[in-house]
Amino acid sequence: MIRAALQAALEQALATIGVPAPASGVVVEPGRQREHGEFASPVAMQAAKAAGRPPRDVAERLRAALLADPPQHLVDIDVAGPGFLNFHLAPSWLHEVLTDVVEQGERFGTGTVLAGERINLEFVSANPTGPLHAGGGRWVAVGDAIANLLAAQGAEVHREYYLNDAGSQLDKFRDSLMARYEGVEPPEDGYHGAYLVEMATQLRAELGDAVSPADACEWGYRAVVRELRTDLARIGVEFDTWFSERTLHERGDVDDVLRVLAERGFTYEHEGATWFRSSDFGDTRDRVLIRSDGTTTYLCNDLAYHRDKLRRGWTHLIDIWGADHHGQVKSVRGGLRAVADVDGEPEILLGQLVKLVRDGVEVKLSKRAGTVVTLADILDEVDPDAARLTFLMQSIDTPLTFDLEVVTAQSMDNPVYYVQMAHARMASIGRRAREHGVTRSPLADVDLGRLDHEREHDLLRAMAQYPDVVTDAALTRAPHKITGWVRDFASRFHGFYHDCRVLTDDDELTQARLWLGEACRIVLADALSLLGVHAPDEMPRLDEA
RNA sequence: GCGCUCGUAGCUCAAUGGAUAGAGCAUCUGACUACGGAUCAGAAGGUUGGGGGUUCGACUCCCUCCGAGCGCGCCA
Repeated sequence: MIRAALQAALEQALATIGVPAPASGVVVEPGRQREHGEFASPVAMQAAKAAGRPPRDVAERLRAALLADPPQHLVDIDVAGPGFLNFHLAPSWLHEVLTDVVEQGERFGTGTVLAGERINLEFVSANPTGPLHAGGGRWVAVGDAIANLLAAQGAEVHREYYLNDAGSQLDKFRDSLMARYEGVEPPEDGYHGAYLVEMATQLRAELGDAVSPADACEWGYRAVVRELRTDLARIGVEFDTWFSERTLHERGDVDDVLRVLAERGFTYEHEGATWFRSSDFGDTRDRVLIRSDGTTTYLCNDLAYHRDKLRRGWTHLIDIWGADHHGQVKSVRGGLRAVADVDGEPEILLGQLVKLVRDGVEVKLSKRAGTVVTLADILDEVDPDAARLTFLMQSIDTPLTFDLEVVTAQSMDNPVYYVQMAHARMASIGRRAREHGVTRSPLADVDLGRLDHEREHDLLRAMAQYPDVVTDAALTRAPHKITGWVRDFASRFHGFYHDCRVLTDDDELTQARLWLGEACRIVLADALSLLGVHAPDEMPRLDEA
């Protein structure tokens, strides 16, 4: 790509003038203002100190060296401001972008920076004690999109769901289900959601009037997991592995982790419990591994779980957690370092929580309270694409307000329709062309020089940036950057569509624009697929509603 | 009190350490006998919470103060 070519040429030019490249690397970035050229580099300012010369002087010498043997498409270089190098390119560089897109198709947005990595991505992992709540939908959408991004950079990615099918929460679930079964209120600290009432009725219908608590628990747990899978399928997410916590206990993995930690001197006894020296690993305090009643804590089991992921051959672990669990980061990472000798694992992404608003008031999302809004409730009201894009609109560092009025009742304002409409238009142009008996000539025969409208150049520039955006989004685990690109690209396309008619009497121009539209469609469809959002060829007509 | 994450336009949010901090919504003003108007163009809107520091250059990195959310259990 042209940016890499300019980068290489700059490195060569630095060598030619005998100035060392800055340690941080040679930066070439798209020009922000049009007068700054197509690309710009601040390298002369960075290298000025080492060169012992003023930045503008270094810049001038670089300019001369570059223009002596200019890379393809480069027509001129400005030295501007404190010492920026601004690269001016011939429009031919944009034609090459179009050709690349058409030739590479969906490979256009892919890269290889994560090639060879085997990444295990764990997300959602909500307790199997009830349906997924609406806020959990954020991690469904974010996790799946991050998985897509990592895979687009060449990583082997495994989507994993950790099922806490053992422990105290399941006991509470059992007791709450049995209470409903017997027609009484669940315990104070149990689950009070209405779904357990329905579930108890179903339980009686299927297993009769004399079900044991253990059987009820198993039956209920399986029903909940079935429902989780159904909800996830509705929003289009499938996990490669549903990992059962029970296997860790049954295989003795939990005991083994305790044995290793004790051997290495990371545990001690205190007040009848066994503690992990978490504070040796930067934690604010030590943590309990075995309670005085002999049961193991969530942390203890989680260490066995993460070690198991490593043993299964994943070279990099990523967990997505709600920010309310941030207090556990140090103990899990420290514990894994202690027991498995790996540093920096797992990479834990903390996401701010979702605030759900209905009728202008915040709805508290708690499975234990009665007032739970589930992901299924959301999907009853809004289509999965709208839900997904809403969840992928913002950085996970920001609390997200999911306003049901905005996403459902006023759904026409949802950006997903704006974006999908752009794709539908791209497809519709192709349909209209076929109806008129116009077919695209081979790209090699088309004069792309006819694409000289500023709208057309804007589209091609955005396409040129797309691979870099994908790489950046993958490395920073930030799918919202794709959403941002998609919205910007859709906007540019609507502008183009408004100002430039594709099907005209001018055959050459029509051909060039048909190919431009097709390239846009290819890239937009690819970006939407990274987000898990459909790219429809047509939309329901609003005016017929 | 301690810890983590944040603080950007009226609102919701963007911005690999780069030049004049950008979008959407809301407000105001324009453009349709259309390759789909779920569209487009324009205006207005800012001391990036305050103050120091590092740097040629800071919304971005460091320190400090103020404010917000979350966590600080032998729950998960």
